[in-house]
Amino acid sequence: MVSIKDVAKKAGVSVGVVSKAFNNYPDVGKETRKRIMDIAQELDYSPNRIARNLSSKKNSAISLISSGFEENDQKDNNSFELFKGIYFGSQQLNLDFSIYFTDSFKQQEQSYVQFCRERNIGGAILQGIKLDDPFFKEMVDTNVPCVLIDVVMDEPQSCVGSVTIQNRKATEDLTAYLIERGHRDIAIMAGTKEAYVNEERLKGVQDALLKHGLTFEDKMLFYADFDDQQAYEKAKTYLKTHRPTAFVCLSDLMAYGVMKAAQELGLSVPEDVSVVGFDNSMIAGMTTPTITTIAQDFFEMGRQSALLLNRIVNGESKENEIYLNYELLERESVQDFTNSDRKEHES
Amino acid sequence: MVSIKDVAKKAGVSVGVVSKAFNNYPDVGKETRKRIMDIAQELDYSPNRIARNLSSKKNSAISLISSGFEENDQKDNNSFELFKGIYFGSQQLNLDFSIYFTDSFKQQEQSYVQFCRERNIGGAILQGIKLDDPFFKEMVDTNVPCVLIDVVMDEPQSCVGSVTIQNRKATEDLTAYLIERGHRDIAIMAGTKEAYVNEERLKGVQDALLKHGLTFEDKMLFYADFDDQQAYEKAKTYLKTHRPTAFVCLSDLMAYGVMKAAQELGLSVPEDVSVVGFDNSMIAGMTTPTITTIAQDFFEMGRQSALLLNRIVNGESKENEIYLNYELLERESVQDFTNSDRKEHES
DNA sequence: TTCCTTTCTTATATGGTTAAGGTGAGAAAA
DNA sequence: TTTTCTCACCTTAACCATATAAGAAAGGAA
Repeated sequence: MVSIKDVAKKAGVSVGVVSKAFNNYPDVGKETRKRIMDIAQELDYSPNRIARNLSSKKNSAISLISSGFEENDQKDNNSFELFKGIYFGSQQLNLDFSIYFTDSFKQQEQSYVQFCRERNIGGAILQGIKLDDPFFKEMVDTNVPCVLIDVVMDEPQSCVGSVTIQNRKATEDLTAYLIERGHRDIAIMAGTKEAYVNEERLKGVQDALLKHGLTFEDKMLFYADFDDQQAYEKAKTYLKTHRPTAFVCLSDLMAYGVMKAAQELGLSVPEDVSVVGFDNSMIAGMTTPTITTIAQDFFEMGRQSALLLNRIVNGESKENEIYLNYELLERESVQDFTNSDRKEHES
Repeated sequence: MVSIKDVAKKAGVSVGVVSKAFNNYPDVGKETRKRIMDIAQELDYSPNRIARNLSSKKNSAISLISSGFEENDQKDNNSFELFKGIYFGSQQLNLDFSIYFTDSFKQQEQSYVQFCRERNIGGAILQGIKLDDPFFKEMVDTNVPCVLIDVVMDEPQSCVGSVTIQNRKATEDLTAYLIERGHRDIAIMAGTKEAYVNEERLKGVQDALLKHGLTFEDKMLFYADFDDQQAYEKAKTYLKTHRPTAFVCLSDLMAYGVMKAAQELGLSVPEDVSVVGFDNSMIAGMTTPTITTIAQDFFEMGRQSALLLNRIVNGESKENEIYLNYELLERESVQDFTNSDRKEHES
């Protein structure tokens, strides 16, 4: 492997000069600099970032620590969009981007600080951590800068940022959308209890129900781990004995599961039962019928988190919490019981 | 940041002993070792892998270099399964796993060796490289061990491995499956010309056509870049003036696009036109109708590639090319014109 | 002669590994 | 009993690929 030494030797200078040449130090002769650069090109040399980071104690990388990605909620391509966004943001900042994986179990064996130090991670974007994960608890005590995707801390921390949407408000809108269209008997298909977004989204549904004078009943709430199969099974069981007019699903994948259950029982969506999802995953536009959902921009979420992390690391961040916009995407999976009234109203 | 020095100081020994303790050297006293480990635990210390790799000149990581992942063919979750598999394999080997991204453009700016040296990559799994990518050309000359996903070299290289399925044979089976069911007028929706799998899969379709005495005509071949939208558009245009009985699509996503085009034109799938896909992406089981396709195990592909890379790096590899099994998954998107005959035959 | 620039070298640092050398205690040999 | 050997255990120093502060040499200007 060609190293800085080889370049130095060939250029007839010490390694220090080569290093300086690459770091734009002023005390390198113009001709020497050119010679060094030419030789570097010739030898196909470029400085080793790893050694560079080690030596300079700076860090020129955006790291994503993705937790629990082997679980079901990753069946969609949302994470991929997020990756892309972070990649794009890193490019903008001229930083390297790498992804590391962990899971709830591994987190018990190795602490967050250890994980970061082993890999020279000066700051990280964290995705997929649950509220009861060790990393989440440790984060506050350590001062490794980080940005949380879709999790917001109770108390703001100087070195912890968040990028998310107003999940609570979004499901409130979504539920209100159903209520405004005449739905009164609404079942809820929730995800994983330990997920922050699940908590928030659930609160939002309750907010809407209460605001419209409806009651929230536990027997209409199901947890399906953000998994289509589980949602399918729970919905099927429930639909055999009950007939809600709508299902609020806290992810599109679960919405798909619910629709499948309904359709297999001979129910039409949305005529017999309406279904709404969340995320605007790719599948939401591919099912029959297509799913009305909350669209969030995962790419932008990734990009923003890269930029925010960079600001936090450099101590430039003013606002550590970024809320992105979302949009209620009307598609085909909701029945409007007030259809005629509305049409009259519109005309 | 706590380093080996802090542990050494607190334990009252030199850094060398601490290092040796962590690397299971025999010349460390039993009591000293215990003391060091206790202190390490207390200080939340674990060795920095980066510095370790730098110093020992070994490498304890499996790296995935993913190219062109911002393009359309990543809309599905196949890559995710692959990631999971590599992660799993790395865990088995007790190695770290990280992903790096690049694209065709970036590859022109920085050579493969440079990319690897900058990141201390001793060996990499390469995904998504095209036949005309710079990295692909450079790989042969350099001796950085690597494993290619879904690409096989013309001439075997000692430090280049491959993990894939028999793509050519698979599409031959798939096409034969259609022909056996009475299809004669078969259109082909291909992906990206520069992709190795596209080449192979296309050859397989031709193989089947020729073997069954059918001719391969260019006007029935379309390239849609593995993208559903492009496939949709090209299929729609074609279907307005032609009526093939079947479409062989070289990916499920494109199959979805073709089905959508057909359905919008009032054609039923599979009654009016049959469609087959490739990959068994998640969506293939979610569409209406579900898509008959070639199922491949991306998780296993990832796992195997991690194991193979490890063998190549350690010089233990006997066979550098691994072909995984695939399966023709019969679902709902194909019409059997010989249905009645077959039924009689079966009974 | 002194001082200042410019341009280089040297030395030390990063966080570790590892070969080679040193120390002291107990055992074997003289 | 003294000397030598052995062995367990530790330290030292060089190394990985780089950064950077501090020092030094050469040349020109004041």
